[in-house]
Amino acid sequence: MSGIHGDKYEAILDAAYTVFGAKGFYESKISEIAEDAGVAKGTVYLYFKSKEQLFTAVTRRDCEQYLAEMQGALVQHNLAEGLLRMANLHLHYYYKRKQHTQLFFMTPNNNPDLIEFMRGFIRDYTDMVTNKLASEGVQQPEFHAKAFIGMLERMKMDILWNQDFHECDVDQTAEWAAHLFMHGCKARVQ
Amino acid sequence: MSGIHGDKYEAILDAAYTVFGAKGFYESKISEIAEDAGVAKGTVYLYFKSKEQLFTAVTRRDCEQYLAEMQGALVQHNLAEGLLRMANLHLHYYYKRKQHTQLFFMTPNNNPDLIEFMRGFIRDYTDMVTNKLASEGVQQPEFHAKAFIGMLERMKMDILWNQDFHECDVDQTAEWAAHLFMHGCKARVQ
Amino acid sequence: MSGIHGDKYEAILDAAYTVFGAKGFYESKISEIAEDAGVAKGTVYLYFKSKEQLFTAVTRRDCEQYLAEMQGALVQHNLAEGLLRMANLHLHYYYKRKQHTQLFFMTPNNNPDLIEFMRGFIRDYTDMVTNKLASEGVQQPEFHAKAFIGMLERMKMDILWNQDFHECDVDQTAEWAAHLFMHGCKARVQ
Amino acid sequence: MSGIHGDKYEAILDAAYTVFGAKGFYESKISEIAEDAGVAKGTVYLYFKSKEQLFTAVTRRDCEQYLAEMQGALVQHNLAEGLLRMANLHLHYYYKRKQHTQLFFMTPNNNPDLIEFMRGFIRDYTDMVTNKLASEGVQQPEFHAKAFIGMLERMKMDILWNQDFHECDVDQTAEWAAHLFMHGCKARVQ
DNA sequence: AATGAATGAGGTTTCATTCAT
DNA sequence: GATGAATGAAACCTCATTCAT
Repeated sequence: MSGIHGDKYEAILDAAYTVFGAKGFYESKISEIAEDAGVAKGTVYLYFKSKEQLFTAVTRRDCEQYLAEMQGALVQHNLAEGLLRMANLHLHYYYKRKQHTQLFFMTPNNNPDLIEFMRGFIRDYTDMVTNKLASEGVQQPEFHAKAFIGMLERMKMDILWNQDFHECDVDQTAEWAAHLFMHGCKARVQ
Repeated sequence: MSGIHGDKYEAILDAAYTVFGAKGFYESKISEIAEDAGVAKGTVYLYFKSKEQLFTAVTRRDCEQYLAEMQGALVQHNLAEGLLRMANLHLHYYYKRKQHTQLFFMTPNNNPDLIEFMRGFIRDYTDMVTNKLASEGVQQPEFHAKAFIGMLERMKMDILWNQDFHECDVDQTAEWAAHLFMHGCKARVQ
Repeated sequence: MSGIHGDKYEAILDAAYTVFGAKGFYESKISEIAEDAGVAKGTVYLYFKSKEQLFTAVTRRDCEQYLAEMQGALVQHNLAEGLLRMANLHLHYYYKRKQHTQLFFMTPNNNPDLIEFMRGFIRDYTDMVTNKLASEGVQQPEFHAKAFIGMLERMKMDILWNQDFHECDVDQTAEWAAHLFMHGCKARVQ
Repeated sequence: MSGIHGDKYEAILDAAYTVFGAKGFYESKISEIAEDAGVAKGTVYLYFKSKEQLFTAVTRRDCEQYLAEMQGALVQHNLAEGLLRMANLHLHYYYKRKQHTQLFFMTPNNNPDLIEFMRGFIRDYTDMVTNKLASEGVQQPEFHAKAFIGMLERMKMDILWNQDFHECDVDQTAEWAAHLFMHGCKARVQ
């Protein structure tokens, strides 16, 4: 036993992360997840009530881990430094998850639990950035938080889709994003 | 016959737009689309080879219409004005499509045609903005184009999700977005 | 008008002969037959009440033509000569119809009309041979007629299936079959 | 578990044999086979990948059983005795299968696996008889094997179609067939 | 007579979930 | 706890046939 849930719980969650991440919710089969986890199909249902609940659990684990890492990036730095660290973390996080694209796109709809959780995650993330911006005196901090996260999300797409987006490009992109957010594009016009 | 395809073609496309937009690809049933269009199930297959092809056709129509409208927003204006118009168009477009959220999220995966089309659309949109920025002397125009579109996409989310996001808020948001992109957030710090 | 039915009737029958012959009843589509005949789908139903009736008509035409040709082979010849002519006709007939294999195998079942017709055809063919044998003094003429036809049917299979069965082989086979039927296999044993 | 496959496997195969045999491939429904086997529809697909594969499995089992029985009929007998035993076995085999006529006629086409298997079966059967004839000094043994089998196949038709063909008639027919094959029809002419 | 758009019944197949062992 | 055989609902899609033009 490695935790309160037991090894199988983790194995199933890991397998679900892999399979859902590769194929999305609807094209993933419980049988494949079970096989990948090295357990029987029925065992999945001992730990998770349904396919949807399993998906939600996978998402939850990923998002919580993300927020925990992000938390550290923002404290005890000035605005410029904080934004740069945040951008780097955001982009590198998804760079490492290139194989799990579908986790962020092909989610089950009609599932109130998941929808609520995802909105909660987005709200929490936004709040975290909003608070940082507010504490640094930025006006309309919530709008600015959303705008910065939006920029980074679009950069994330490039990372997930372009095979030739390498780790060094990630650093460069993060730097540009933070700079643009701080000074606007006019700064670069002659 | 109102066009080259006939009334039924349009009726099915409209119904598919409604149903796919409300439930996403996987949770939508051809039978429901057919009923909504006022035709028999088999009729859908006279006009579209498969459920996936129908979804692609719906997406294509929406995206092409979008690009056509966007085209007009960018020409013959200076940078500030062009960005503001673009932001307004982007956000108002999706404000009008609040009921069709799922069209943008729950798409079928494993469908090469659709994936290719969507990437083409995103590329075309990005190019359109990139060219505008380049012609106005902005450095790294592609990066800046993506960043601006990313900001707007995040604002779009708020519009789609928040019931209390009203049309007047859209204008305000567009203005802020364009301003932030031009001058950065520092401009608002004391 | 080339006959009492008109050109389209013949065109449909010819197309049906081709398509049914190539794919069998169940895998053939009325739409394909119509296209092959150069008429609209609905036109097929002006001349034939149903797909099954069309198949029956195709079969009937082919069988009647066959019996008519066979009739001539048996009259005014002695037994040996008559059997040889018959064997030749039987095998060459199907040699010419190599492309229409499925007409003889993939027939619709559950169709009383067709079943009755086919049995009638087999009975007529058998009677024709039986009468010849009886008139030449062969005992148990019906059994012998069936046996000879059976031999030839098996040879027909080889013709339909083997790509390297050439026209000259047909003659040889017919000769052997007639000889075997007349004298038995012992005649060839040392 | 009564065998390597389990009871359900056999039950489904038996039910498929019954239903396919009565109605042919195309007119048989998986749901009917499942009901006949006393299992749910989905269970059929646990054991057989598709309807076609199930049909092939049924055919294979029947043919293999047939060849095994036939093997015994031909060994350790002189030619006359061997042919008589073979004719009896051939005809009695199908006499017992009167209810499964459609298994031999209404097979799925366009199925390479099945076509290959059937040709293999016919080849194996022919070879078996050919070898026997060759070992007894009959010239052109392959031709003669095919001819004899052809005769018997035609007799099989009578058995399958005529309700008033009784078991005693089968013996008589086998005897006549073997005699005809050995001595020809001339032996019966005055 | 000829057309072909429209219909809709119906069958194969999948797969999440259950439960007896 | 663990298994995996069994279930059966549900949906896509086909295609013979009809009928208004």
